[in-house]
Amino acid sequence: MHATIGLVPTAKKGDPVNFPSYPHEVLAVVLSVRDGRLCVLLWKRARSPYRGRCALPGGGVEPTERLRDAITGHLATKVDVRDVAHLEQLATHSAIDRDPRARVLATGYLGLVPSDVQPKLPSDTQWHPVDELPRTAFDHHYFIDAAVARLRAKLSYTNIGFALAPLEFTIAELRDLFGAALGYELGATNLTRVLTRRHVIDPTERRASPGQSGGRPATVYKFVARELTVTDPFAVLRPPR
Amino acid sequence: MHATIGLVPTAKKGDPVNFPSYPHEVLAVVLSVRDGRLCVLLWKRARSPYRGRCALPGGGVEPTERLRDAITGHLATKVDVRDVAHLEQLATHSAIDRDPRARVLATGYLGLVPSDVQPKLPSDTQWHPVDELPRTAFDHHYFIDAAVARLRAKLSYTNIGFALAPLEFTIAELRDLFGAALGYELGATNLTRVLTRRHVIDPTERRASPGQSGGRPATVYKFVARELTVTDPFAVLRPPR
DNA sequence: TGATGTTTTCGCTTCCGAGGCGATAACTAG
DNA sequence: CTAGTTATCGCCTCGGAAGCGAAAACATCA
Repeated sequence: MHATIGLVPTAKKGDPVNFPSYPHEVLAVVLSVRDGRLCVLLWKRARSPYRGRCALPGGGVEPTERLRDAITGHLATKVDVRDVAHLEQLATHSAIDRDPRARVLATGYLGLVPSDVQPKLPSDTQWHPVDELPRTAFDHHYFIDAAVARLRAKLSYTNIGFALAPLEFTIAELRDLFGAALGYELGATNLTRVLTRRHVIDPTERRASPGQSGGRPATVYKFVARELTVTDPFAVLRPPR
Repeated sequence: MHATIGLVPTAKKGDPVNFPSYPHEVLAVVLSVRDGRLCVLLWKRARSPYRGRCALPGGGVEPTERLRDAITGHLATKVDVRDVAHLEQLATHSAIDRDPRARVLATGYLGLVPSDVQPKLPSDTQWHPVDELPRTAFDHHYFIDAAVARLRAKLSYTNIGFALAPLEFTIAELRDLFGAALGYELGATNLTRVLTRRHVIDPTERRASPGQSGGRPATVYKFVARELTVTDPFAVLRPPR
C-alpha cells in the first residue's frame, strides 16, 4: 500500500529517515475569467479510476523538486507556464482513500491566468465555469472550492486582481472582471476609488478608443505592482496609528 | 536518500503508485497567552542535528492516520490534547535540505490553548514568548511566523479568540488577552461593542467579584460559539445586501 | 452613615471608508 | 450642430470603528 524505508541499523528512533513515506502529488486549480465567467482548467480522464470525469492538472514530485517547482513543471504540459501570473499554496489533503489506487498525499495550489492570454490547451483540457462544474474526480472539488473562496476573499484586501487582468485595462473591463470573479455585479464608481486610494491601480496617460456606439474614451489603468501585496491590515482591532 | 516504491509491472505511468515517496512529518505551532504574553510551545533538542536548539513538537505520519490525526497524536506526548481548543492547517514546506538527515516534507498546524489551562509539560518542553524567541531548529521559525500572523489576522475577522480565552471572562481579561496576542494595547470600550454587535461574545447573568481595591464588579462574558466562524465577509467589495 | 477611591459601563461624538446617485465631461454618428 | 453614448467626478448618506467623559456600582475607611 504505502512505501516504507527499510530500517537502517544506525538510525535512531524518531529520526525522519524512519518515518513512513508516501507518494506525494501536487494539484493546481488554475482560475481565469473566460467570456465573462470565472473558469477552472480541467482535463478529462481517459482511464480508470474516475474514467470520464474531470480532474485537476498535476502529478508527482521529483526528488530534486520543491512542491512549487513540481506543480510548475506539471502545469507546463497543460499551459505555457509564463501565462500563470500568480501561484500560491492552498492546503494539503490526506484522506486515506482519496485515491483508490494508493495512499497519496496531495498539496493543492491556486494558479491565476490573466483574461487576455489564450493558452494553447491539449485536446483533453478545457476551461469550465466554476458555477457549472462537471462531476470531478477524487477529492478535487474540495481544492476547487478552496481556491475560489481564497481568490474571492483576497480580491477585497490584496492586489491579487493583477493576476486576472491584462497589463492595461479600463475600469469597465476591470469591473466586468471583478464581477465575474466575485460572482456578483458591482458599481463602477466605487471600484475606482477604492483601488486608487489604496494605490492598487494607477491611471496611465493613455485613453481607450471609444466603442462602436461612441461615448467618452475611458482612461487606461494599470496595476501598480504585479506581486501579491496586502493592502489593508484587516477590518477591525487595527493597531494604533 | 528518498524512498521509491519498486515498479509494479502492471502499474501504468502517471499512476500515483509510481510517484516518488517521501517521509512526511507534521509540526504544531501551539500558541497560548502566558503571563500576559503570547507564547509558543517548544522543546529543546538533546541530539544532533541542531542539538540544543528549540524545535516544534511533531513527528511522522502513520499509514492509517490523516495529517490532523497525526499531529493530534504527537501533541498528546507534550500536552493534554483536550487542552487544545483549536487546530488548523498552515502550510506544507518542501525545501530539499530543510532536514539534513533526509528529504522530509513537513505540514504545519496552528494550535491554540486557552490561557486558563495549565498543561503539564515534559521537562524538555517550555513556553517561549514569541517576541523573545530562541534560535530554532530546521525551518521551524517559518512555521512560527506564519502561525502568529494567521492568529493575529483571524482575531479581527473571526471568533478565533474563543480558543485563547477561558470559558467565562471579563472584558478586562479579554482585552489583556487580545492585547498580548496582537502585540499592542487596545481600548476596552471598543472591544466590547465590536464583539457583541457581531454576536461573537454574549454577556452572562454573572458578575465578577471586584478586585482587592474595590471597583464596580464586571459583567462576565462568554463566547457564543466554540468553533471557528467567520464574522465578517471582509472589508470591501461586499456583495449587495 | 457618609466620603473617597477604584473599576466598569454607557452615551455622545468624531472620523473615515464604502457605496449610491445625479450632473457634467468627452467623445461618435448623422 | 444635435442627439446619443459612455466615462468621470462631486456630493451625499450610511455604518462601523474608535475615543472621551460622565455615570454606575462596588470597596474601604473615618
